[in-house]
Amino acid sequence: MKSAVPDVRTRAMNESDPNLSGRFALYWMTSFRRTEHNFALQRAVEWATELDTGLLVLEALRCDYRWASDRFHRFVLDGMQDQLEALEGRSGVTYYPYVEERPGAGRGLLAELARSATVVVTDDFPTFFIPEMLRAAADRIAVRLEAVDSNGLYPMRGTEKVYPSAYTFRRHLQKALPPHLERTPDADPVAKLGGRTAPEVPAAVLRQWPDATPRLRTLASDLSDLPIDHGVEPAEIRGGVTAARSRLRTFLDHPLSRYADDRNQPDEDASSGLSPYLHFGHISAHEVFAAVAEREGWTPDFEGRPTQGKRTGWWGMSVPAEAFLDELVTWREVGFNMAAHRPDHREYESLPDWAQRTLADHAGDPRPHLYPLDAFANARTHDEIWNAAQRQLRREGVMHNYLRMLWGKKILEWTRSPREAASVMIELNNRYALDGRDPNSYSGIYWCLGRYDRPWGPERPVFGKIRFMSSASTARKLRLREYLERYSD
DNA sequence: ATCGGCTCGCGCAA
DNA sequence: TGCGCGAAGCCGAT
Repeated sequence: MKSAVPDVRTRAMNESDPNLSGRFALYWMTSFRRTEHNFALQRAVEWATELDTGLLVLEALRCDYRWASDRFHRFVLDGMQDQLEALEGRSGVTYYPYVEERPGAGRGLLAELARSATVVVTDDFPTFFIPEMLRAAADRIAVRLEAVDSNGLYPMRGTEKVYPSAYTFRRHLQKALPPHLERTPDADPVAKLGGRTAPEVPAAVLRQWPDATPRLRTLASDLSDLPIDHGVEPAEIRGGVTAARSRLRTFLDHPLSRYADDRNQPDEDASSGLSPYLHFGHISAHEVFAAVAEREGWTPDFEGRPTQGKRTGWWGMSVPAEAFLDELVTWREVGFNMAAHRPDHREYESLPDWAQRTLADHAGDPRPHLYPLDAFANARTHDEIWNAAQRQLRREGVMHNYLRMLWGKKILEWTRSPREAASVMIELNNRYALDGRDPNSYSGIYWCLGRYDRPWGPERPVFGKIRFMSSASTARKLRLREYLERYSD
């Protein structure tokens, strides 16, 4: 099929052909939870028009995935409400939200729906339970199953190489990204279904797996009936595409101009706050990029720009805009590059050799402060900066980006082994952070243990040559007073 | 306030 | 084969 979605973003997950007698193309939305700027949805629309059917959009929310809690459910449900409103009354498309009530209740839904489908298109996301779920689905589905990468500006499988540093990845992007900037997803892919009839969800399917539409609002405010972790409460920040866009506008209007100077200052509100939305797919990197470019009055022109991996000067935008794009593109997408190519990206053994070597050299060093997981979780350490950062994470589902590094460095220092440090970081990050369970969770966590970094001297206890950070120098360097006050016990 | 040193691996120029 | 350079490090010298 002729497609506007780049081939490098599309993977056939099985050998099957489309079922020409299917009644609809099925888009199984799992990671890019939005109806706009979404290559996967766009691809599903292409199949619908190609095979002359409508499109069914299934957005499912399981209750038995690891770390399922009121916090993440609420965020996803906010998004479902937005999807419902965005697709209501659009021709050719039916939105079918499903919220699983008991573990395993959703089993069989996809396969059953696929029996009536021409093809199934889904989201290609390289970590958490998604890759395993995709493989399992491929075995159970008799029609063509495609996974489409709409994660970032550069396709996560755009190169076979795995980049060991942001610097080398940036240098690669400076050569390889420009053509991809011209291949953006349609802003409103569903528009191409104009004039078509919206498909009906088969009645037998609805009997077993009821449409959650009538319950979405109730669920968003009361999750007590679901078997998920009610101890991790909903965050104050709302999920969904509408909230994501509103945060983007706020960021462009104010903090962006201070981004380069102040993003590391906990007392300033200079960070984008977009990572939860990017994680759940409530906003696309393409849309964020386009908004920044528009604000900067920027059009692509890379003639004569340096391509040596330098952090500034390549885009030809303002200093703060370039600093932000280095986070949004280089740092965000280097994590997708790693996760897409290395199934072991969550494991300690994926650290670079020099890091594992130096940490092993210091395995026997004395560790004067040791805390178990729940002391960390409850912010009961001797260090008030660390405790404040952890309280912010627990309460708000986000942590200030600079303190997030210090937070991890101290967990390394205060656990029995670097392996235990990694597992504590993974547990806390994925349990509490809205942007957890993401390729960049592992980039950030393992950065604290040397990934994407280089050795630093002098060699220190426990850390060895891993870059050391201390609360004392953080307190000296940063404006923190209000932050410590706000997140005091 | 600013600077060099600490230390390793990469990719590119030569 | 050599060289430059790198997420935000720290520390001590100037």
